[in-house]
Amino acid sequence: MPAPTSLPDAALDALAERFRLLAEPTRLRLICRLSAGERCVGDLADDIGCTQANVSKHLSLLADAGVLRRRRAGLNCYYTVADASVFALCDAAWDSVRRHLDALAEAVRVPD
Amino acid sequence: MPAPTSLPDAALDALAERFRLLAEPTRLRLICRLSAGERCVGDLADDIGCTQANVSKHLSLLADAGVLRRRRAGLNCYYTVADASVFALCDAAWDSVRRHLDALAEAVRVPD
DNA sequence: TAACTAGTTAGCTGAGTGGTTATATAGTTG
DNA sequence: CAACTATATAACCACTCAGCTAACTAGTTA
Repeated sequence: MPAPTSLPDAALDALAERFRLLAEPTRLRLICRLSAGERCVGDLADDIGCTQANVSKHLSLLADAGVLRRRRAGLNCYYTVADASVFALCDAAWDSVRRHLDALAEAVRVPD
Repeated sequence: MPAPTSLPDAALDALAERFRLLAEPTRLRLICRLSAGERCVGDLADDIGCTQANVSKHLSLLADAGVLRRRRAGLNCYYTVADASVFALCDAAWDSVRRHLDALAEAVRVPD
């Protein structure tokens, strides 16, 4: 049986916090954009159609959590994915979503 | 580059919703308890020290999302993990947490 | 039938947070 | 120096939601 079984409450809190970090469409969108390489805040804001302040806040959150890395260069601030394993995590979650959708479809399927 | 890069916005919303489902300590605690086998609502409530109403709500959420399966037996209602891949997802997230903690420790480490 | 029990659901409240605008902080350029 | 630009931060609003209590539903047992 995998790890979750034996995790103490404090660990579960940390785990939940990790999931919560990724439980925001805007943050996922940012991570997606950054999968192609580093980008600065303003470009990302234009890209996803949010205010610069909002994007800055999300990027800071992700950086503080160790998912992104920040690099200053003059006036600009470039962000990059620091922990590429976040992609694997997203893939796994996406598989879970698809499995659920498949199960729903199967339940509705007309037997021939 | 993994899937997230190419996911459309609607998919990212679904992905975020999936993460949000797991972004609650109480729900994670329930999943942990259920990793040992099926349990009924009242037992789980006693176990984690929440009201039965609250536990019932969380269990329903998880069941609707396809993570748990519900089985009625008389007055009792037993829940089981329906999609065991949730454990792999938790493991992956837990690794991510540990990587971050290691990085923090490394940043503070005194070079000898 | 009535009394009891397990679960669900409804309604409420307070805490947390995503998004906004406005302001502050750096860094650049004239 | 002043003017300008890119980020970050502060203050605020609106919304979501975990948890509670109370009421309701359904199954059991007498």
